[in-house]
Amino acid sequence: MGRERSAPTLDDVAREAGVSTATVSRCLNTPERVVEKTRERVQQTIERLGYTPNFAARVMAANRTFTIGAIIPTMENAIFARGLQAFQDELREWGYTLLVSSSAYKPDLEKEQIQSLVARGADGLLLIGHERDDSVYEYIERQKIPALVAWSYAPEARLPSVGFDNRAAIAALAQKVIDAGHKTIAVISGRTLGNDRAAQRIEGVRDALRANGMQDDQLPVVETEYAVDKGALAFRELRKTAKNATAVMCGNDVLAAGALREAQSMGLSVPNDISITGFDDIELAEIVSPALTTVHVPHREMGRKAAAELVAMVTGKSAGKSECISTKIIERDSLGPFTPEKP
Amino acid sequence: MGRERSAPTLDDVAREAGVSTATVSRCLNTPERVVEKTRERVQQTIERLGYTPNFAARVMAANRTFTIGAIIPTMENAIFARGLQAFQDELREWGYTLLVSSSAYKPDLEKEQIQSLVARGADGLLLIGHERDDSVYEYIERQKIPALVAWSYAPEARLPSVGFDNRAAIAALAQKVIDAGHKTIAVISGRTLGNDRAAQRIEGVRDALRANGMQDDQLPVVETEYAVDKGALAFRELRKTAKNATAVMCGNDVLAAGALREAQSMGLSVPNDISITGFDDIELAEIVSPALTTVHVPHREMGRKAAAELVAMVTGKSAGKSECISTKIIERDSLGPFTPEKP
DNA sequence: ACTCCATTTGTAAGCGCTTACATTTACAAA
DNA sequence: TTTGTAAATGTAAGCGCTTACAAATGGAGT
Repeated sequence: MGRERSAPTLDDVAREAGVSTATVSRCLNTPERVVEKTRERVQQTIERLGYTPNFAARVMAANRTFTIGAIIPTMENAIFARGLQAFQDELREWGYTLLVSSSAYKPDLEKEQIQSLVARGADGLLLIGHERDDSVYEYIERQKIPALVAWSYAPEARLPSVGFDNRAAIAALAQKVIDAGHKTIAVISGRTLGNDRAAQRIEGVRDALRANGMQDDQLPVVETEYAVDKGALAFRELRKTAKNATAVMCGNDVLAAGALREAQSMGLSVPNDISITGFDDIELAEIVSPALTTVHVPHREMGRKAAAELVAMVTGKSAGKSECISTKIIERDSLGPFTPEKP
Repeated sequence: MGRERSAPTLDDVAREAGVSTATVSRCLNTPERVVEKTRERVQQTIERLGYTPNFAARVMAANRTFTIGAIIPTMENAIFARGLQAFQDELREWGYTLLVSSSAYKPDLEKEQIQSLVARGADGLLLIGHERDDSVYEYIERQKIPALVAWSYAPEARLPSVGFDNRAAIAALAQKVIDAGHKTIAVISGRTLGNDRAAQRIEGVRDALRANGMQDDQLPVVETEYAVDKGALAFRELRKTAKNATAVMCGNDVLAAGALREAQSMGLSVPNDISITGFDDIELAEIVSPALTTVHVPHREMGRKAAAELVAMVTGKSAGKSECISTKIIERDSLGPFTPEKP
């Protein structure tokens, strides 16, 4: 099974270059400790032989990998892609390599991927959101591997986090909706199971309702998967179960785009007949028409800051401190004032 | 530097369970060769200690990793995300783990990532597109590591590929455009440097032009980055340099969405005044209005097939055979007939 | 009770590297 | 030349696993 490896080893290089393995190793790791002439000769031998150090052996001997592992729920979500790209860019500047796995929103798979990454010697871990089984946290603690959470901010949680306050952010948006005169709000949310961001966003809407002396316990909520057509379906469902809602707040822009499309195909005018809001401010939010009023999240900034913090943790310069990235409400055209004189 | 590792090792487990390391190892790798009672005791010890095998050590000793590495140009592109997800799903079914790196469209970075993945003992590699430096191919050959190309199909290339014929696909779409009466076509393309898909798509349009006895050597082409607003910018430029074009074919849906938006904000009606086409058929294509006429690429199917083939290569069951996935033209509303009686 | 053989378990030799420590070399100062 | 010291290089002990081979164990057959 598998190919037979015949790649040259450190020993081969050492023999060919007429030096000891230690010297070759030093040429690779601490070149300044090898005299120029030797270094050059070794370098040439390395190139001639096409030698690449065996990573596994290196890890075993040195016990560090300069790799950071990240487990994201899915790659099919622009917000993770964007944040991770920035995360990787920053990591590179610190000399670290990023390895990414996706868990497809499955807790078991996430645990497996974490173990896989740890077993591969990742020096640190980036996780999304705080909600996961205790056993995972125990594992991380036992392995003594620095881990950081992103896309969520909860300073009192078990792991430090660099993210934003989903709950406060959507509460602020909900306030705008309420200020616009809407009395009946409905929510289309992403799946909350194992996804604290989604759960927080629903809570945020409730917070705003409560802050304005409105009923928060019977807020109509439809939960669905992250996809445009699921958003459309959810909207249709909401038109049956919560007929009188004049504003539909969506857990993310993708769901909002679906809701918007469905609303229009039902003959409703947005925002005249009904208002719709999104969250994330991905490109899509600006493309649909009317453009979505949404919450802008600086994913890039978050990615970079998370990388910097995680590197600090890995190098022992930080014990892990949380940081809250601020979000911003982007007012576009999908939220309008509630006009009671509608038929 | 770094954390001090104190994770339990195989030896710890062996000692605790009162067996030899070989037995513990067998419990992990060939449980059927260990008698039930022993296996159970070892299993419990493993759990009690929270033991995870050290991957590096395992790789060194066994010389196989059951990991596949993939290097994609960017994560910020839905088509890669989607295909990779399917790729990973299929891989999992074969017992392999996927590790992803992104090269940000930078050849140097790609080479570095390839080496990094190989050094980490990847059993096989998935690459995007055929265009890269010879030295990379030499490296891959020397390392004897099975590699497969996706998102592109070129059976005569140095590496086998599972993908689709970008050139033929867009040529077919161009034919439709021509059939609709358009005489002057312009192209907005993604960057062609190091991206054979983009280059092929331009060529495909030329092919169609030629096949219809039209001039193909002065096809107006604007090349730009993969982003909605870049598409918009490119469209504006095209309006200056190729005023009389009545159809703008875009290298992908994202650029098309940008072009569409810009056209509309210039007061042009699509497709009455000008036709616009996309490529990829991502969700966006259906969301914009008018919905984009585009080329549908079955990314999921491609991902799964690529995974199956790569696993076959890794296990020595295939020497690597190419497969062409067929694409389909999706006719929606952004392509209309050319009506000469326009002002 | 005693072989004999299959099954289970143990022993120990690496896998390819890094690095502490030992040794050699180069060179300035005496 | 001799000596001292720093710089360069070499020696060899692991890192935590897998696995070939050796040894022990447990029945079945006599």
